[in-house]
Amino acid sequence: MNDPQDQLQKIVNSFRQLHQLFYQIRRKDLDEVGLTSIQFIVLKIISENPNIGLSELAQLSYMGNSTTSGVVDRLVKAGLVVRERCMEDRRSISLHLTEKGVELRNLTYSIGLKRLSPLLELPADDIEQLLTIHQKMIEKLTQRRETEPQ
Amino acid sequence: MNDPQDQLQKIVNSFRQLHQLFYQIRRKDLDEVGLTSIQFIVLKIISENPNIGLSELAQLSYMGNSTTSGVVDRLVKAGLVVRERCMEDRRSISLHLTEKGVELRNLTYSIGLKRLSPLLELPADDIEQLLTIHQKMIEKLTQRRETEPQ
DNA sequence: AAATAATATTTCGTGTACGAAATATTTGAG
DNA sequence: CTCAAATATTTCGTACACGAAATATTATTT
Repeated sequence: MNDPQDQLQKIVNSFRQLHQLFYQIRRKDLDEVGLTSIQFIVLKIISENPNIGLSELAQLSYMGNSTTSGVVDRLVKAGLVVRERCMEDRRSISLHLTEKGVELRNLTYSIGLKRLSPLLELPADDIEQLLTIHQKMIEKLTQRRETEPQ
Repeated sequence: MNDPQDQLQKIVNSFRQLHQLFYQIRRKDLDEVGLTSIQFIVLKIISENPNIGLSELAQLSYMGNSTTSGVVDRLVKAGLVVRERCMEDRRSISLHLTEKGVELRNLTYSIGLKRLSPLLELPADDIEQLLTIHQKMIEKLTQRRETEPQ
């Protein structure tokens, strides 16, 4: 009943449920302006890190490079982001928002997470503990991956 | 600095990072047997709920019906699951594992989450609190969605 | 300086993930 | 009994999400 496998399964399940819930709720907020959740995140990161490169953007958004390349592609097509080749290192690219991108970023800053605000009714202690435990989990999972590769 | 929007963003970010980490780690465990994370989950659910229908499976796996239909499709093509029309209600389907599906389920039961086991080094209290807080979050987010639709 | 390795990004193929529309069947209203 | 509403599933189009391979450029080796 209470074997380790079950415990892990519970944790995974809990994360999966919340992740899906977040995704669906955020989608509703952002559908009105024609953005996806990830596009919202990427817009935010680029706005806070002008002239960021693709690999760094991928790291900050926890996506692989190929995924990130596609997301940027759609943002460029939508006229929200400019992709330029870097002069110093012509392998790299340099990303920044267009006028329209800045506008949309400012517009969505306040409404992008509106429907998640019920979470703020939780005791501040709970939220703090949550973030702390998450951090511990990340450490446990990433330490092993560096010392015991493959 | 500490405005509500930032607090929410931190939470979302934390979940996103862990979800991506889980996904990547589980992928490595399961790649050896040719399963994806979701296929593993669906196999587990079907094995525990023989003759389950599609909608119910979708609910238990937190996916939409159309996504679930596709996942089942690939499991059927891989010869792990049987999809039959229900005799009582010919609109519904009834899912169960094949011999091969049962074998793979038993095989992956122990190895499917192996690389997540470092999480069990965390204090039992932390894990318990984590699950409790997650549960509170789910309640906060789903209550609103029932009373304030749209 | 030419071949080679390393780095940054894109492209490709497969598999989630969604909502909307299409299909099939059952249930309900008249 | 018939036609419309409801329910269950699939199909379609778009957008993540990954790794592997391809491409382009820079750095290193010899």
